[in-house]
Amino acid sequence: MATIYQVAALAGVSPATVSRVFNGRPVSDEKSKLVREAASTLAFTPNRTARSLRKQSSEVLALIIPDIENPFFTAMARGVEDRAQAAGFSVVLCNTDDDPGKEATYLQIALSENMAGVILVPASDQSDLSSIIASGRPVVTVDRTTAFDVDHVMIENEPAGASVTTALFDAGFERVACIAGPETVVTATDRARGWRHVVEARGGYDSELLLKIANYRVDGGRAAMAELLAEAETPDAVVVTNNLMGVGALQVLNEHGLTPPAFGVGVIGDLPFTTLSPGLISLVHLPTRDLGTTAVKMLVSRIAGNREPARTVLLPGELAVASVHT
Amino acid sequence: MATIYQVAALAGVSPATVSRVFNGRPVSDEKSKLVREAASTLAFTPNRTARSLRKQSSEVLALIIPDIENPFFTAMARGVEDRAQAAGFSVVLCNTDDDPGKEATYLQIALSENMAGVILVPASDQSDLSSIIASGRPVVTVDRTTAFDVDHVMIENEPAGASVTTALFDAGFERVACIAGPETVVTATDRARGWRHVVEARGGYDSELLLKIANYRVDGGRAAMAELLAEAETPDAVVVTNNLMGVGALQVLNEHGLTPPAFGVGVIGDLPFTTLSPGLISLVHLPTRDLGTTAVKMLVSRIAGNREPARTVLLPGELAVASVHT
DNA sequence: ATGAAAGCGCTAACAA
DNA sequence: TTGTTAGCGCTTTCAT
Repeated sequence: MATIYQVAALAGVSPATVSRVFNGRPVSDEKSKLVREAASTLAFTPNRTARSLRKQSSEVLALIIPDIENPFFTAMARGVEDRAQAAGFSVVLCNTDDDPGKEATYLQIALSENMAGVILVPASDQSDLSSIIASGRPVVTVDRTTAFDVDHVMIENEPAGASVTTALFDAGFERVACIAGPETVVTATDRARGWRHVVEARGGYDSELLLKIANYRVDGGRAAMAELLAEAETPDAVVVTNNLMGVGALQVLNEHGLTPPAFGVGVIGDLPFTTLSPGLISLVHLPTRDLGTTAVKMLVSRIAGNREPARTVLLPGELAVASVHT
Repeated sequence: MATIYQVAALAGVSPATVSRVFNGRPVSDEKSKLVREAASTLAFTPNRTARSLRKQSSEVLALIIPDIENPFFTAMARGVEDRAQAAGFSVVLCNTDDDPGKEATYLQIALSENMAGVILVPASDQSDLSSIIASGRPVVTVDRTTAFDVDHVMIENEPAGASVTTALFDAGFERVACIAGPETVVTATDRARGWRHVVEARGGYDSELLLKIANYRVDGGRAAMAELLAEAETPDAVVVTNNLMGVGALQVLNEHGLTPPAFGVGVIGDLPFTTLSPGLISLVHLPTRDLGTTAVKMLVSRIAGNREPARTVLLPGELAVASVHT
């Protein structure tokens, strides 16, 4: 790899001038041309490590997510990637497995690599952001919140839970159950609250009897659905609060011969790779990609120096009665 | 962020000693203890940017893949992530969209960030690795090959295509079609070749009539399956050469009321989020995660100085007659 | 507009 | 074993 000095020597200018050319600072057309030619014959590219050491900041963003195999997060990552690239940043993808220890490690790495900023889906509401905040590096949390006062972009979870529940009652179902996520994740509890409010208004049964807490993964959805079907008074419909548990619930229903609309199913989140026979279910489409692009937008504004108080952006889900081919 | 000098001052030693402590080089127990205490009170973490500039190499690997939303690649990424982390490396995830231009950009960034090595799923067999090879940075290609002589880890694609085709004939199907991927991707053509050989041996029909080329995505699978069903002499079974096209094909079959085993379906690749009614299809399970871990293993050995000639590792697929709940 | 020179934080010769 | 020092490649004052 050629250095700025070699380019400078070949072009007959100083290293500072070469630097200026590559940073868009004023340089005479004549010298600028010389530098460009020299750079091109030497196949010069600025060394980002050196630049980042000198500037105390790199053109890299950390994206820290719980599960890279969950389509929800990959769609989000896709949004982050696209927008970041457009803004001139690369993205380091870090997988925490919902493990606070791994999360802490990655936050530490983000700091010691001088990364420009962090986009974080917190492993839990207990995630510790104190050191990254103390360092002054901008952080945006996505999809979940913590106790820390940072920018975040969220989905309107309670309305999502309420609207899909309402849709099921409107379709004639009478005992709408709910499979909710872990209690340490606000996203999960908010969606369940939306369901509960509607049940209390329209259900005429004790909502607690038809609420199951599961782990946000396919197996959690399977287990919870199986439990619901084993209840003394079974439900005739279910609201599932995330995509993966939705897959698990649909699998179990299919195994019992209960395909929608024989049994009502409402899922909050998209099911990108399903192969269901065309049956209708209620689905809340979540603007996952927008979650990512919005986060980058906010983060980049902070990197550029924005010092406003922490902002919250709420993105609405979109109710769709749909066949599962989405 | 504290520096090595501040730690040295507090501990009453030289910066070099601090560096030695953090790099496991011999230091007396006494000074070592002083340094550790000082480091801990200052919350010191070595600045990776500076280290990487000095060492001309960082503890970061580039993982360049065509589509972060494809479960095949995310499972692979998961393997890469896990193993890399265990070996002390972080992973930068780069999405190319099968675009050679984006791919070239990311390869360039990997170089100018002094990344320790690159794991690449080439966008096509025309991908240009010359500059990265010239730089001496190790590269491992995964799942696909290029014209360049580098380490690669592949799946045994032709046997995978052959075994799933054989399974369908053995199950009594007589006209087994194939939905293959783009001709610029060896993986796709190899799998199709496996299918063709078996058809020529056992089919008694012109294989070319039942071969469709598609784009490796869900919509490609849908389009190809629809074409096949519109043929004058329709097939009674199909081999689909990747997971996403498999999803598309199954969707179209379901829409036509042709669920397996009424129509034979063999898919090469796993279908992680399907919700099919329990029907039997033939599936070649691919060791996706192993693809990733193996690639890291090879790359790390190169980073450590291994100078053997380029190696090829072949991982076998595993035929499974399975319900789609995998 | 341009050049000289310092320094970002670290590691690795070299000396002691 | 330990300290001194140079320098990785770049950006950025400060002069000119």
